[in-house]
Amino acid sequence: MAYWLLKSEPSKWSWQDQVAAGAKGTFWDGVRNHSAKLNLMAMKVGEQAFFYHSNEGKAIVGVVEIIAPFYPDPGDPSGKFGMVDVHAVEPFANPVTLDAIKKDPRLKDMVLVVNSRLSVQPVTDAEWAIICAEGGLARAPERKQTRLG
DNA sequence: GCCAACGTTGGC
DNA sequence: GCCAACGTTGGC
Repeated sequence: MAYWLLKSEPSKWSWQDQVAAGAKGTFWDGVRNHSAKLNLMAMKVGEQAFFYHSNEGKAIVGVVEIIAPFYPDPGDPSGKFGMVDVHAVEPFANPVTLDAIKKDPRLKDMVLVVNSRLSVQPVTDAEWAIICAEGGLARAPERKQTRLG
């Protein structure tokens, strides 16, 4: 089981929007980068990802879970790119800011720090645990067995 | 298939 | 709003 990080500009799609979408979740579309696409394709149902607010906020604000694996994005005329479906799992009591991440020597190799442009990133188990703790989650959220129709 | 020009992302 | 970093495009 892998962990991930998804970036979104809150003016376009925010954590609040994601929460409002409820358990049904939403598609995560608009990825037009091949590295990001490869990460999307590697995601499995039940895996979890941080929800990161880029530009405004610049912080990890919650956890989402993958509820549908990679499928083609109908909004992509090239047919090359795709998306997954996610739903909100748990908010961070204390959003973990980019600033805090950069100041933490344990997180210096995070993709967010090393390649800030990549919009869909892998997160290591160690990074996941550190950030969940800093975010105010006593432990990483339970992985629920997700049943799809 | 190289690489310059251009567009976009996202931190500052 | 600026601009650095990065990806993509297209001329050759």
